[in-house]
Formats: sequence, C-alpha cells, structure tokens
Amino acid sequence: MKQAKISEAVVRRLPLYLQALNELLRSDVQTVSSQELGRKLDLNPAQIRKDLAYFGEFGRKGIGYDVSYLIGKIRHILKLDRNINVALVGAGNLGQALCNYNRYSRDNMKIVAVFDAHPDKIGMMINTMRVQPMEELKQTVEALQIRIGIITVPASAAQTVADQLAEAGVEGILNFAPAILKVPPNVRVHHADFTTELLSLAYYLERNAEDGDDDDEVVD
Amino acid sequence: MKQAKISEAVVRRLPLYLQALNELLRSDVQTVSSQELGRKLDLNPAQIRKDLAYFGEFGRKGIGYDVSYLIGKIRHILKLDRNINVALVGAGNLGQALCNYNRYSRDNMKIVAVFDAHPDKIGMMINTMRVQPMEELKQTVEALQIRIGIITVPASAAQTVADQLAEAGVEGILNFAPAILKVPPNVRVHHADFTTELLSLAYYLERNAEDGDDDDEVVD
DNA sequence: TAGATTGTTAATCGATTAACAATC
DNA sequence: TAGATTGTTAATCGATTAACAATC
Repeated sequence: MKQAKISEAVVRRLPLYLQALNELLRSDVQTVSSQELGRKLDLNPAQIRKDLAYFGEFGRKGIGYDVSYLIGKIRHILKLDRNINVALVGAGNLGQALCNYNRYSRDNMKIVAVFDAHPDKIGMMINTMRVQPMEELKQTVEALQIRIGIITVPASAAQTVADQLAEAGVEGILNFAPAILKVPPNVRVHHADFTTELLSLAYYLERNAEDGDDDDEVVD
Repeated sequence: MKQAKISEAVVRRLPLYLQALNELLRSDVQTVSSQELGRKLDLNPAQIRKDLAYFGEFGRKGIGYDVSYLIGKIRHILKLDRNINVALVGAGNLGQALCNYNRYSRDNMKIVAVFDAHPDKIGMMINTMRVQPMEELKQTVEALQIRIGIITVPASAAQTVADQLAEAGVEGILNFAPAILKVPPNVRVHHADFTTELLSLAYYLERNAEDGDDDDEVVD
C-alpha cells in the first residue's frame, strides 16, 4: 500500500520545501529546523514536520534536518531521482519560452520534444529541437518514453491536444490553456493557467474612491 | 464593512466561473444552473451556489442564473469593470511571451509598460512598448496609474524587483520566479511559478518497475 | 546536564457537501 | 399545478495548529 491518502495540499508543498532547501544548500547550510524553514516559506513549523513525517523520519530530535539528506529524500518522494521526459505541444510564444527556460532540468525533468499543428511552425528549431507535426506525437512519446505533456495551445484546441496526449500514453499533463480538460482517470492534469491568479489578484485591489456603490457589501 | 471574510478559495474560483460563463455566452446560452456549471468545472453545485451567495442573490429559483448578468456581477466583484494597468519586469523569453499573449486584455487588464535591468534589453520593442530601465519604474507607475506588477526575472533578482515595485506603489504582484517574496502588508503577492505544479505532477507518476524499494511506504 | 527540536496525538479551525424550505 | 432550482442552514469532512513526550 504505497503512499496512500497523502493529500494534494501536502504534495504541493514538497516542491516548495525543495526550493528552500536548495537555496540553503547553495549557502552551505548543513542543517535546518522546521522553524527556520517555516520562516523562509511562511508556513507553520508543525505543518512542515507533519508533512515530512508522512514519508518517514527524516529529522533528528534536538538538531533538525540535514539539508542535503532531506533534499535527496524529497526528490525520491517526488520521483525526481530518475529522468522524466516531457513533451510540449504548442510552439507559440509561451511554448518557446518554456523550452528555453528549462530550469526544471536540474530536477531531472526535461522537454525533449516539441509539437505544433500549424504548418508554418513545423520544422522550426527551438534549442536543439525540431518542431514536429502532431502526426508524430504518438510514436515519439513511445520512442523517447515521454511521460508528461505540457499544453501551450489556445483554449479552443486544448481538449483535442489533451485527447491526443492521453492516447499517446502520457501519465500527466500540465495545462497552460484556460480550459477545463476531461481526461481518462489514468491521466493526471495540473492547471498552470496564470490568468486565474492574475484575475483573482484584482479582487484585492482597493476600489477607486469615486466608485462608492455597495453592491458587493457583506453583512453578517 | 465591505467584503469581509471571503476566503481565498472562494475568490480563486471566481475567475473559473467567469471563464465557463464566457464560453456559454459565446455559445449563445442564456441561462445556466449551478448543476450545469458544476459539471463543466468539476465542482459541486452547492459550492457554486454558496460562493455566489456571499456576494448577493444572482439567481432565480427554479430557473438558474442569467449568463450575461452573472458575468457582469462577477466582473464587478473582481473589480474588472475598470481598466487595470499592469507593469511587467523582466523582458526575457517568458516576459515577452506574456506581453504578446495579453489575453487578459478582454478582462480590462493590460500590460502597459515593460522594464528590465539589463542594458542590452533596454530600448527593445515588444509590441508597441519600449523596454524601459528600472530607474524609470516609479515615475511610470505613477504616470500610468499602474496597480499590478508582474515579475519574470530570475529568482535571484526577484526580491529586489519586488521591493522596487512595492516602493513604486503597486498594490499587487504576480510572481513567476521560484522565490518566496517578502513585501509590505499593503501589497498582495500571488504565486505563478509553474515549476511547483510540474514537480508535484511527477509525484503521481507510476514508479518504474525496476525501482522496487519501499522507502516511502505508508502503513496506517 | 540543559536546551533544542523532532514526531505525533489531540484540539481547533475552516471548507465542502447535503438537505430542504422557499419560490419561480 | 408540478418540476426545477435557488439560497441557506446544518452536517460532514479534512486540513491546520497547538501541545508535549521522546530524545539528540
């Protein structure tokens, strides 16, 4: 019974821990307490300890956590101790930026193939990759053992691409398009559309002074 | 007492509702029930009704919600019924992609200025915008009444840029850099670093067969 | 040893879901 | 009217935080 009932909230914090720990490693810090880590990440220390304890006993009482040891453990938990090949579909501005970015490569994730449906994109070079037509998706996914697909096409095309990726056999999809995707239960979708974050940010702006209506007032 | 105690989870769903409603509007659908909306968004209908009820009575019993009326209401709640000017800092690949994207412009949000610290970027044209040096940030924010800043610089520079944006007077920051920012309490930061989503996606991949150790087993 | 910090249980808090009277 | 669906209260569920014994 492997990794039963670990909540998504916990899993989503693990990359954050990794990020902070890598920073500490670069500063040659050997050991860190849940309190220090909590201060860095704006999280409750008890929560950090509890999260980690789901997976094992990684710390030492009275001491804290060994930074590089914990990095290794979290990388293992997230399955980042193996190379994971990624395909990107949609060679537009955003897609190209993500290919060039490739910061996650140090985490063993790498975009190894790029696809686009548009004839004028096909054949174009991004880094060392040639933009391939959608017809080559399935065979490439199999040949390169690609396990994750990134979608950077317009919302109107996102569902079709998701279907093609699922059919090609990827296990996970990172979706940048503002669309809710329907996929088979064996495929997991994570949403990366930042317009949600941008629009919800507007909610917290001050209303301008001249706009004094009370439509959205809440009395309790 | 305006908009007291509305939880972040609720606010974050509002842009999703907007997205689905806009789709319905394009399909000339007049009216929608919480059930239909829930099906489209994979959400519980009761949750949708409850979310909306925080802000007013927008539906009609036995009928549902008028699509374009509800769009107007949510846009008002999110303060998207006024133009909101945005500045972007970091004219790299990602920054350029976001400037060109500008899909959110139909939501009255618009990137109106681009900044970069690097001399070889300054003066470059993105769409109709000239990349400006950081020295011009404050005066431009004031002149154009910019209220939100987008950070697309490397993690190492993110905190400095956040300080400069806060000092220039923005009310909100959308941060794409993998870094936790410390800002004054009057500034709100939303996180848009997709590496978190990508790395947590790896957790849900199948372990390869040959990798049979039980380190992260959970017994309960 | 005394001080610090973990792992873990119990308490609290908040968010989601179910249920249903009101009503179109 | 009968059927549908809202707004809202109550019940449930889950996640966060506090507290503390164990121990380095």
